[in-house]
Amino acid sequence: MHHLSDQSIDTIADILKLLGDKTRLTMVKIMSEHECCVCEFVDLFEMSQPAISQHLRKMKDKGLIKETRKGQWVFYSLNPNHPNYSFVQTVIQAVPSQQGKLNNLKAQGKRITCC
Amino acid sequence: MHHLSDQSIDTIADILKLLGDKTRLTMVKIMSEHECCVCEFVDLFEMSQPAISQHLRKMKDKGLIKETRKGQWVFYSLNPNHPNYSFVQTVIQAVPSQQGKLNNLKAQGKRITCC
DNA sequence: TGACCATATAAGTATTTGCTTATATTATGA
DNA sequence: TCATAATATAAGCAAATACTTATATGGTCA
Repeated sequence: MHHLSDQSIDTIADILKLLGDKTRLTMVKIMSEHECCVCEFVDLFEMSQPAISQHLRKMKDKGLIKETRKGQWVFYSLNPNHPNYSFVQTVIQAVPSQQGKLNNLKAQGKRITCC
Repeated sequence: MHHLSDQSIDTIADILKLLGDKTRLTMVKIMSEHECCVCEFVDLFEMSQPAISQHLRKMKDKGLIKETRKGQWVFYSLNPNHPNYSFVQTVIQAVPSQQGKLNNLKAQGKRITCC
């Protein structure tokens, strides 16, 4: 007797747990709109750099996001190869756009556009 | 300056946090398929009755589910009047059916069908 | 090479979470 | 009315979580 469906409800619960944190949910929404680097997140949230790194690591460990080095920065974005990528997208469609936050950053000249 | 979108991302994060627990996610999926009473959940999960009650209370407190007394039992079901009801439905569509668990209960004669 | 960024990791801590057992509440039915 | 069954609440606890500060790592560039 195997438990395919149990495995998959576990996976979904894991994803929802990751997204069930306001900081991570916002980060994921932002990443769904734009690639983003760690220091931008640090500027966006009133939170220390290690706290941001730890959130990103949790999501990367579960394969939800991927990283790309560009010069001295590490950019994070949604991982389109995640087995539940389309589910993740469905969920974050319900989240209001966070474009405004990025625009604020840009207005402050803090948006990183290295490439 | 107001933060309408912040309020709504909070709400969504709250819902996802509730659903990000395997027990609750399974319960919600079951409730989306059938009304269910507390003692059935107790039989379905290897967990004490208070633990089940506490999960249900959390979800009821957030308006995700509603209760109906029927005789000596309290039945719980999804609350279609929740402002994010359709979002919740979208999410749990991705969860595999838990009908099998209910069928097992029925086979054991433990399914409550009072009315 | 060496100083300086950006990022990651380590270690510690307060809070939250998800259970447990014990007890209260409430409805039913002999 | 009283015993019983179903459910809720209270209190306590171990584990998980989300942060903090301190420190390590690793790339860039003068």
